[in-house]
Amino acid sequence: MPELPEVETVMRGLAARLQGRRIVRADMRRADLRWPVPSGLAAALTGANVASFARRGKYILMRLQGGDSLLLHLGMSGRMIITPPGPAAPVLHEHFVMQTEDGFRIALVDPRRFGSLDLLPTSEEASHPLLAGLGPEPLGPDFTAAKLSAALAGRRTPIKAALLDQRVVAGLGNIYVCEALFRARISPRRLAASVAGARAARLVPAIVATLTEAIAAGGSSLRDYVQPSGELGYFQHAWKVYGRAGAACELCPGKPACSGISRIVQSGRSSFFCPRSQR
DNA sequence: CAAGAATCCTGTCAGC
DNA sequence: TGCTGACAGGATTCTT
Repeated sequence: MPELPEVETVMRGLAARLQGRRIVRADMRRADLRWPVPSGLAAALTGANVASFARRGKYILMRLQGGDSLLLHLGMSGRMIITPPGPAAPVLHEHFVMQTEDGFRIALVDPRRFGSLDLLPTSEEASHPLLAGLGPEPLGPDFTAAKLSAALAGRRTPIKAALLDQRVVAGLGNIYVCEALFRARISPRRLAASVAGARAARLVPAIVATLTEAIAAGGSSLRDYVQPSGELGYFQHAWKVYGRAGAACELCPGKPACSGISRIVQSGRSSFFCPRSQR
């Protein structure tokens, strides 16, 4: 579920609740997530003071005073739930729980257990195996048309698959790739290597705008990033193509030649696009 | 080497 | 109502 905008919103919500506070207890309920969670992780967090948060692609980093970082990935079905002090009803698939000194519970709920947790020295974040190979941050200064073209050069795979490759650019998932390609009027089937020049020059700002607007929607639709349910970072968004097969295409109003939004499958995943306006 | 398929796991939903 | 199969926003590992 969570792509860069959702992860960013979750991170901000966690920061609002945890930054500058002390974790008085931490419990690993299930350590068999995507990879086995290190056995000492909960003990290392217990009593720790939270210094700051950062995000890299779809990964969240929680930096502790004392020099360690918690690395968190939500996978497909991971959510963070914040509940205020008081009795808490049991929640299914609650694999990791932290409690702050002011009595709030912060829990990782992940039915499919594709998420991951790890603990590492803050000084070694950049060389961590899960982070070292990531491409540029799409909202950072290194994400330019020239650099994207260079990363795509020679790639004989569809642009859709290339943009899902976290080594090309970090943080995009199936939804935002579909939305950004629509915005840039580029077919998901187009050969990645052919996305250069004017197309790359359209694609970069299309990705930036798509992600920026989604983050803004998340922050504005949730009060302090927390829904009434306590859930962080998930928000309704008006997708233009994702999940809208058969719907009218906004780029071709009144054009009889436009048959609307199509759904195709590429490398086992759904792609939604307008075959008329996306080339 | 690169590209696509298979894989981990559970929940949900459409169709019968 | 209950069963079955397809599918889900991720990312690694295996095959070709």
